[in-house]
Amino acid sequence: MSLRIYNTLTREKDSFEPVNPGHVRMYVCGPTVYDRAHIGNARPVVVFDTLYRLLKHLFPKVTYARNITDVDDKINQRAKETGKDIREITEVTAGYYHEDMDALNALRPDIEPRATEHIGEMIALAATLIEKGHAYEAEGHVLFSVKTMPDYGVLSRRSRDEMIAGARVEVAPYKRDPEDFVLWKPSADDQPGWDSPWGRGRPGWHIECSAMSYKYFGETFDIHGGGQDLIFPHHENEIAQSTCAHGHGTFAKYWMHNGYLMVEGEKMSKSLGNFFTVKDLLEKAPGEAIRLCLMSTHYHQPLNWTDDGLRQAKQALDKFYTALTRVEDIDASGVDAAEEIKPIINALCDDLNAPAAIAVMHDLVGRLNKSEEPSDQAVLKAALLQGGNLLGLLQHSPEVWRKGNVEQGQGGLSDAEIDSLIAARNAARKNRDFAEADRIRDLFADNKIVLEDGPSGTQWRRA
RNA sequence: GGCCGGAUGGCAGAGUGGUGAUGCAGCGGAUUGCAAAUCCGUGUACCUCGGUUCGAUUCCGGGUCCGGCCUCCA
Repeated sequence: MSLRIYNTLTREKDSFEPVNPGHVRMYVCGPTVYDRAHIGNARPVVVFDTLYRLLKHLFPKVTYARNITDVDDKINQRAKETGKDIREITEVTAGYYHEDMDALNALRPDIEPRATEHIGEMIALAATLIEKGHAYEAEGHVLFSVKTMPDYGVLSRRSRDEMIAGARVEVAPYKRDPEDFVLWKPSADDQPGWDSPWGRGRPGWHIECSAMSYKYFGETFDIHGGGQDLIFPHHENEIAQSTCAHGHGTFAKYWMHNGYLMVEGEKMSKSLGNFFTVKDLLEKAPGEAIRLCLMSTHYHQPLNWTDDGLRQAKQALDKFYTALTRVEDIDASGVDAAEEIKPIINALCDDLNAPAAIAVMHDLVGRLNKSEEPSDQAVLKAALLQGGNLLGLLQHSPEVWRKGNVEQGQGGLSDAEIDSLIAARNAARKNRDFAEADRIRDLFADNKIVLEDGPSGTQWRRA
């Protein structure tokens, strides 16, 4: 089975042929660490984590790089507002980011370069661009000269004329042409800055990804990803910087962009009161449910975030884990389930069609629930777990999931109290004292605990 | 104004030139002391108008509506 991915560069589903089949390299734009990640930030993380998992399944070696932008005017502003040290803000926020993304079962990238640790590389890149006539210095700024690059606009499919005509921001006086963008800018004394051939200053935003991807991946690599909002100007400018600096027509071979996230049908914004951080949502649902919800819509489509969608994702996972509980004694380790997970891999290979892959998971669960033969159960259980690993789902033990110990904490009745109440209820049932049995069950319901009576005894889970 | 996406059953959401995924909700049944969980059965969906075709939700064109981007904003 071969991987096909929608390439923003060609606007077509291209078959994926790595630059070096022995080593696939993927770079994804990471967070600017000035505040907690919101649910819109989480979407690309989950999308590219799923791709990373698939690539690791398909290729012998995969390196995934995702930067941390820790020099940025938003950070400076946050420092000014709070009186906190910039370094403290970026460190704490990066830590939150890791916590939140870990909760979504996102694997950490292999490389997580920080902008502030690559200032030298950025200065070198800007200097090369000046040397090659693609950039110029003006009043302490270094600007990229867009007109020196005939191909500018290949990714976003914009012409220079359009960009100039559409420009609605006042053009800075030091720019030769209105479409030129900043590679380096001067810093005031109270702003973070580094010494450079153009005086003390700091890098523009776009140059960091060009400099860091070059350092770790060289001139050409396989996949560059991010949100659709990054296509222009960020990724367009990365292409300009990198290809002009290296005199090489190909920078990233495949560009992948995930669609936007809406909340209850509207754009997410603080003023509309529909702005959620991942942390907020983790109070309401386990991270895995948030992840499944994000994966339920194809990555290329706009995603409408709703409470009902999150509820449904949680419910689907409850069903999966309940099915696994029933076959807890079946040993699925080392069982060959290749045939059963093939449809999942095929779905993911078709431009990461996660919704179709999830449908296969539902089919597996249905068949597992019906199966009687231990050998069938072992294969189906193995398929479910292996499919879960590919999708970043079913990463908890069924016991832990069902008993509500995933991120939510417990509260209410302790496990020991629950066990003794269940024993009391079963004694009452045996004596056909159903009023007492139902009273105990109502008590459980009040504590958001659901009982499931089966032939082999009573199971419980937290709703 | 320019450019780019999208429009599928009550809801969410894949996919396809002709035997109409999947999930949730609903309805009927099995099971259960009653439930829960699970299983079985059940739904004449593809914005509109033209065109191509033996046949279009799927391809092409017009329209309507929705969303996004347009230089430092995920």
